[in-house]
Amino acid sequence: MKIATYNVNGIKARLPRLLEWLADTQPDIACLQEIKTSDETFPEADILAAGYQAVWHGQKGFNGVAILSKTPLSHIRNGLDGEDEDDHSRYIEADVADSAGHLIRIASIYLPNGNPQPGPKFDYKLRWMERLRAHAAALLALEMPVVLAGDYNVIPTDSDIANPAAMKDDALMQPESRAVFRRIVTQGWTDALRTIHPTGPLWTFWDYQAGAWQRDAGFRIDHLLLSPEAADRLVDAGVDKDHRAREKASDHAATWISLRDD
DNA sequence: ATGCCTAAGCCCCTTAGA
Repeated sequence: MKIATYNVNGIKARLPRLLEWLADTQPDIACLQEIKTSDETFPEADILAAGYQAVWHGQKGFNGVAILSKTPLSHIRNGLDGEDEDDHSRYIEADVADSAGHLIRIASIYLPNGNPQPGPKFDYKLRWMERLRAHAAALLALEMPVVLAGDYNVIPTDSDIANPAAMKDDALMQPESRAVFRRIVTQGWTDALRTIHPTGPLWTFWDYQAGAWQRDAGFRIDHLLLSPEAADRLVDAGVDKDHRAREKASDHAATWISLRDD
């Protein structure tokens, strides 16, 4: 089965492009971020017409996450524990059944950007990452296939960006951000994209500005982390770059994995 | 040192993004 993550940068502005991508690439599950819509205005009818069920956790104007699936979804939770006053919609989790009827746990994650740093937005990013780390540990203890997919807003290493010097002060590649990401991964998660493509350029985001796409000046911030039970079934992974080149594209490309049937 | 683009709401400017 194919599981993708796609920061759409506005589901209303991106709807034709999103529907085209779903039809072209046929993911079984699609985790979306930055849907930038309230719960009431989520375009459920269009998603259903495209053959997908959905659960979503929206917010007016910015943030917002969703999970689409060709088969029924069982909604588990919105949000992470640990900060009651946090009203950003950045986390949703659901179960889906694979072809053998076994459950797979899926999370769609929109981790805070954290710029500018230092400052309160960066502090919020690090706190949010700690909350994710705590929840990820609990998910590992389930000993089931789990896929934590989304826009992590973390460039894990200097090999994950075309021009590290240009971004050296950016929240996406600070040592503190990288350290928490690494602490999450070393709990026992597998970074699916780097497992299939260990070296070389592997970008999932190209800025709209300064001709970044044309210069291929991108970086890798969209990640799929797999529990051991999911990693055992990993057969392929990639980035849907061609859709990034089209008119009215998101600044992110969809990033996907393929899992063997259980 | 700054803006470079884009989306959305506060809607013709501002906020947020990365």
